[in-house]
This record gives sequence, C-alpha cells and structure tokens, in this order.
Amino acid sequence: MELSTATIAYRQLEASKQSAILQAAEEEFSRKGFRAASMNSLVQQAGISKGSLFQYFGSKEALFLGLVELATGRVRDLLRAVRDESRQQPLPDRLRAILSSGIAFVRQHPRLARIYFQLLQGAESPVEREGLGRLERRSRRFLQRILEEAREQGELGPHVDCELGAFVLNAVFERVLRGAFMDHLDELTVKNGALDALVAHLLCGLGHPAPAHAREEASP
Amino acid sequence: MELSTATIAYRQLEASKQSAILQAAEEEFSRKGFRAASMNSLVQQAGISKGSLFQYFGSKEALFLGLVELATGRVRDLLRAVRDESRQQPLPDRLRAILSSGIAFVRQHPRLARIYFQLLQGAESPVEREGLGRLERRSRRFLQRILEEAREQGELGPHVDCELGAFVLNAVFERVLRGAFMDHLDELTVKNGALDALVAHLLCGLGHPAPAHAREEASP
DNA sequence: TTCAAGATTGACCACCCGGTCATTGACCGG
DNA sequence: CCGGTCAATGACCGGGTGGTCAATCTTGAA
Repeated sequence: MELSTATIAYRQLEASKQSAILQAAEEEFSRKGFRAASMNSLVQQAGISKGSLFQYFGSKEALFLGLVELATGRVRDLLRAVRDESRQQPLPDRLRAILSSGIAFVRQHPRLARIYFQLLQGAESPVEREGLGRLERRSRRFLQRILEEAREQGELGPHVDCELGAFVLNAVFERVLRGAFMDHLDELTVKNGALDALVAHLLCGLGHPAPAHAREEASP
Repeated sequence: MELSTATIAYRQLEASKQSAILQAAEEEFSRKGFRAASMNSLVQQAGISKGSLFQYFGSKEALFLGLVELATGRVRDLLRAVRDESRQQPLPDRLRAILSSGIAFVRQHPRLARIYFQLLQGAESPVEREGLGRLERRSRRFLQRILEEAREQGELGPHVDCELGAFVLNAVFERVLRGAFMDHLDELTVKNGALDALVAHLLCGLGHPAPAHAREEASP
C-alpha cells in the first residue's frame, strides 16, 4: 500500500516505524476526530519527534487523508473478496455474507471504522466530503451489481428497481454496521438469527402485496 | 420552551436577546461542529459580549446541550403532529407523510438538522452519546407503533415483525433525510414519484417470495 | 440629584494548537 | 581521526481557545 499523500521520506522509512506512525494516527484520529486530534499527542504515541512527523507527512490533513486512503483500500479489498467468494450462492446468502463480513471487519478494525463513521457526517472539509461521497457511491454500485446479478439469475422479478434497492440496502447495512461498532443499541445485530430475519425482511419488505407488476417468478 | 441547561440570568432575558443567542449558536455549531465552534465568533454574531454569554450559559457544553434540547423538542412535536394528522390514512400514505414532513423540517431548519447529523456520529462526549441514543430509540418506537397500528388494521400480515420493520424504516428514513439535507447525492429524494417508489419498495422489499408464513392477507 | 445594585463589558489568563528551523549527533568514505 | 552529510530533534512561533473578573455603565428608588 503506497500512501499518495506521504512524502518520499516516509516511503523510505523502515516498515516498523511506518506502522507505528499509522497506528498512532489511527488511535488519535479515531478517538478525537480530525479537528480535535493533536499532533503533539500523536507524535508522543508514535515515539517520534514532531519535526520528523512533518517530514513524513507535510500536514495534519495529509496524514489524515493517507489514513482514509488506507482504510478505504482495505474495505474495497474486503468487498471484492466477498463478492467473488459468494458468486455462486443464492441472493439471501450473499447478502448475509456481505453483512456479516462487514460486521467482522468493523469489529476487527474498530478504530478505522470509527474514522469512517466520523467522516460519514463530519463534513469538516470539502475534501473529506468528496472522498466520502465517492465511497458511498461505490458501495451502492457494488450492491446494485449484486442485485442485478440476482435479477439475471431469476432470483428477483424482472421489474425490480435495483438502484433503489441498493440505496435501501446501503442505508440499512450502514446502520447495522454502526450499531455493531458502537457499544450501544446493537441488540439486533449480535445474533445470527437476527441477521437472517433482517435479510428476509429486506427481501420481502413488510409483506405488503406487490403492486401489480413484478410478480411472476417462483422458486422451489 | 425552557432550556434546562441555561442559568436563571438567561431565563430573565428579553425574548429577542434569547433568540439572538440561540440563532448565533445554531449558526456557529452547525457550521463548525461542537469542538471547532468558537465562543468568540459566537458572541460576535449574537451581538453580545463574551462575559454576558457565560452568565447565561455556564459553559460551551451547556449552550450546546440547550440547543440540542430545543431541536429534539421540535422534532418530537413535529412527529406527534404528523402521527395524529395521518391517523386515519392507510399505511403507505402515513409513511409518505412522515417522510415528506421530515424532509420539509430538514429543509426548513438546515442548521438544526446539521447539528443532529453531526451528533449522530460525533460521539464527542458520553452525554451526547446518551442523548442521541435516547432520541434514536424514541424514533424507532414511534415508527414501531405506526406499524403495529397498521397491523391491527389488517394492512400488514399478523406475523410481521414490527420491531425489525421499524429498525429498517428508521435506517432508511435517516439516510433519506441526510440526503435531503446535504447538498450532494440526494437525487432520490427530490421528486415525489421517487418517494412513492421508495415507500412501495419498503413495503414490498425486493419482491422476493415471502418465507412460508406471513402471507394470507389480500387486498383488491 | 444621588448613589447603591445589578447588568454588561472586553482585556486578560493560562493553555494548546499546527507548523518551522537552527542545532545535534550518528554514520561513513577517506 | 577527520570532515561532510543528512535524518532526527524539540524549543519556539504566531495565533486561537474557553473562561474570568475588575471596571464600567444602566437603572430606578429615595
């Protein structure tokens, strides 16, 4: 992983120091958010001097963006892996797989997740906004493609609006992940049975009769 | 509206000065977030001196919490009004009414909305976290009650999980409102037709066949 | 008209911020 | 052992912070 916002000096650093810096940045930014994070605390945690840090990343913003770059890269890799692994599975299983691997990621990288969720509304700078918007669009396109594949397989009716479906799925998944990562209010996401029920609900909605069209497929 | 975090001095102030302070606070906090908001800029906008402000609210936090208190009060009033007004309408209409009045609120009070969304993940202090959690739980219970009423009316199958449904609705509504309030990415929420499609989608899900039970109601 | 009581003010405080740069000292070819 | 190189350092800078308080102004009863 090459961080585009780092200087050459950083890239020539030994790996252990690089990771020490990134780890400290993760910790500091996730705990306090971008604005409140302190470069002074950060260098103390990283065990280097302030002067050095500014040799590696030209500014606070550059360091933060590097971190975001790293996090989004990992998420992208994860999503691709899940997509490929579950390619042959029926839609409900795929959705469950995506969701539970998302939960696993959030549990495994709580600090990166916190940064992401912070970013989600932080809106502190236009740069952040834009990056976030791009990320959301990508996530939605990803889900949309999953739905379209299911539609081609005949698992969904031919008239289902996959774009709208992806919007809804994205909103709900995002909320579930936020619940999984925050300490409070995530009763719904813990148990596997709950996950099944959620996926079923997303597939069938509130069980309201379908509106005329979009209802001829049948599955065993 | 009595703000519990204000001092007696504030409560004895003439209404115009009170509202000037609240307006300036709204502006400042919404534009910069809690931590980055500056009390210096704030008093300048409000047209009073810093000393006075600290006589009215003992600290930055007290002022902020007062603002949140005010905003959540307004939201509560709005939701109650919509609930009562739409009591006799069928479920799809009720959902659409809730959603579109939410959108109207967000458009009318963009600064309060921004503070809310900021709070949604800000998580800066435990106090904020707790207040936010309470608000979300209330919103979900509100939606749950709407769904249960619809179930009693026979508009939903008797086995529909209203708690889960409320969770999903809440997540999607929240996302739609965020889209409506942010400048970017809200293509889906602008047109009324899009709202209809969204509600239909939430009612019917992805049109997947229902899982065995929960499927005997029929409507003309 | 006087003057005490309370409201209002803004200069001031200690502190912390992101960022800089002269100094330091470890390393190395000769 | 030297002198040169260059990464690492942390004292320092201008500026902004939330919060305080002695001084000033306003008010209204005597």
